[in-house]
Amino acid sequence: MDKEKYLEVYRHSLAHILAKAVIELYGKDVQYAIGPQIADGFYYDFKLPDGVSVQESDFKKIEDKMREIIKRREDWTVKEVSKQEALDLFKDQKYKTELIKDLPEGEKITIYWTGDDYVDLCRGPHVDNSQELMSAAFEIRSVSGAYWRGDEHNDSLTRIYAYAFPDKKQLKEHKALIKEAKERDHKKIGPQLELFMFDETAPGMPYWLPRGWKVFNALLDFWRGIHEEHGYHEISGPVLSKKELWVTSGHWAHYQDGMFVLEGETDADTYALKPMNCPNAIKVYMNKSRSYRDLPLRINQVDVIHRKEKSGELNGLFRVQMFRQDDAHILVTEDQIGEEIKDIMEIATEIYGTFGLTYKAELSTRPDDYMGDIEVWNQAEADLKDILDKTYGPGNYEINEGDGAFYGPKIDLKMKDALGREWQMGTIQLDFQLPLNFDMKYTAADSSQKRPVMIHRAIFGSMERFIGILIENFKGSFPFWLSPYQVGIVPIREEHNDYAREVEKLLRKNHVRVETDYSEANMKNKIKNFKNFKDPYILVLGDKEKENRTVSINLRGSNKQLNNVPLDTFVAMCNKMNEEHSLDLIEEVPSED
RNA sequence: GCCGAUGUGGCUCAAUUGGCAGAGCAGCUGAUUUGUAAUCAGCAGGUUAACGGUUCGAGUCCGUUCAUCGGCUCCA
Repeated sequence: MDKEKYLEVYRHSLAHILAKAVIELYGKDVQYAIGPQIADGFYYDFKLPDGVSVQESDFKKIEDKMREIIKRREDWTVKEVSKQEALDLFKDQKYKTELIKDLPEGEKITIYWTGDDYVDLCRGPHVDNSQELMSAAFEIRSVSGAYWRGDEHNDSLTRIYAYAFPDKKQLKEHKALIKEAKERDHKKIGPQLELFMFDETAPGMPYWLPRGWKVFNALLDFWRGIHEEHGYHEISGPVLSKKELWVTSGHWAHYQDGMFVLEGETDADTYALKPMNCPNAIKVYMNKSRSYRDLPLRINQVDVIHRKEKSGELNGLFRVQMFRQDDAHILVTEDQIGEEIKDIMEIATEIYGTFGLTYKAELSTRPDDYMGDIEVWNQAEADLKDILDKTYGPGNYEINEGDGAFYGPKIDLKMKDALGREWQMGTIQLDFQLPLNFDMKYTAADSSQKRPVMIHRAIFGSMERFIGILIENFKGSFPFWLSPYQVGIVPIREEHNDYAREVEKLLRKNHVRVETDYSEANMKNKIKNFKNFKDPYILVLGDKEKENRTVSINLRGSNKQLNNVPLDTFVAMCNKMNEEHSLDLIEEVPSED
């Protein structure tokens, strides 16, 4: 048996042991649902008897019970049964019964007995005897609520998660990895580096601190430069609009729960904070009569938007209630869709490439309740597939059939955080509905009135979430061009402050973000301070440097120094990295040629 | 919203079975003027998230609310 398969059998079998343990601990009334394996172990969902809950303090009890069961060295026996036999056998098990009922007639049903008192519905395979699990390295990790079949309208179950590995060493290594990943957590590093903060009076609404705001703006400058080249026109619109607008757009009917509403006496003075920018772009489009010659019209904006989230859903910068999307709305004719998506994908490739981030593309296609012309849908989906094939190669992206919005198909771009959790970043959505809702038009070449198609797209997704991903990806050590301060200057003694001022001024003139410690603190403390903030370059300036008009550079991430680098050479190094948006820090003085 | 956990100076953490809220770092003041990650001394900083309850006595026990974290659902 290959290693992968072995791990699967092993984790799956342990899930059965967990279920058996929970039943023995909490009684025969326990309803057991499903217990699949996951990346680092397994979980099992239970409906516990009324009044029973599993808490952290119960974990050891459950683990001990599992070990006790394993030690019984019981045989596992597999049996094939008919649908009716299965239903009889699991007649007291609500969820198993439901699962069995959903199986197609005639499909063979396998059940596994562990000892003679626990049976589970399962495709297998499993171990032959519990003895094989003796070297088991497992540990209950956490407990959480989960909905039966992932639907919040269904029963709420108790899900018990466990880590499971073939031996203790691997479990230990995995836990070390998790610990390492937590060190990258942007929620920890961000406040430490004074990038952002949260306050209880504005849950899920980040305050950007001076250092973080510099990162934010550096990112935005980069983004603006690229979009300028691709023919985008940036706008900004109202954050607050009357209910009337949201009724027209359809948000009032479909997205009201996600909006912060300012209830007034009448509809006319009821306002809502915008959860999306689309209506702004539409209003700008409709500000004057448009012709086919205006299309594609590319409107981008990074206004603040607000979305009300259910409590328990907020998560650092990854899930907030106030954020800015690097949003764009592009109005095109139907036959411009393909070309335009291609251009957007080029932008995405360029932007993500700059950060060396890996991401995954997913295509979501027409749902059953689609609106619009099926011909247009088919063509649009064909266009999207074609572009994805060309960009990533056929099969190198996922297709979620029927998962598109009712108003159009979409491409989502996803990335992973330090803990391996996937987050949606970029999105490209075709929209046949909003142009209709707002009765948008353009004059075609034959002077007939036609309706444009709208493309919603974001590359970073939200600036907030993207910066969160960047913090974790770089562990707070941003590339030079993104660093809050790029250079920290340390004058050795007060008499060197004048030269430091001179160097600072020169760097600033070259658009290098620089901070200088003119305090009376000693040099070592000044260096430590800048090191803690992960400034890429720390310049130490004393007699020698002043005399030779040079700088001595202390590099980030090491104690390596570049001594007596001529000022001009240093400025050139900084300019190069800023211009090229370099990922790596220059750590050698460039040779003169 | 659901399940579980957490909340003590700006930060990191102490406080025995309920018994005087403490330390280091950061801050301020003074001394020191230093060549690559912590000089020395002093001072100040608290309604222990908020509210309520039990108790002679609550950071500690109970309840409610808020916020945050790990999941579920939803999502950029």
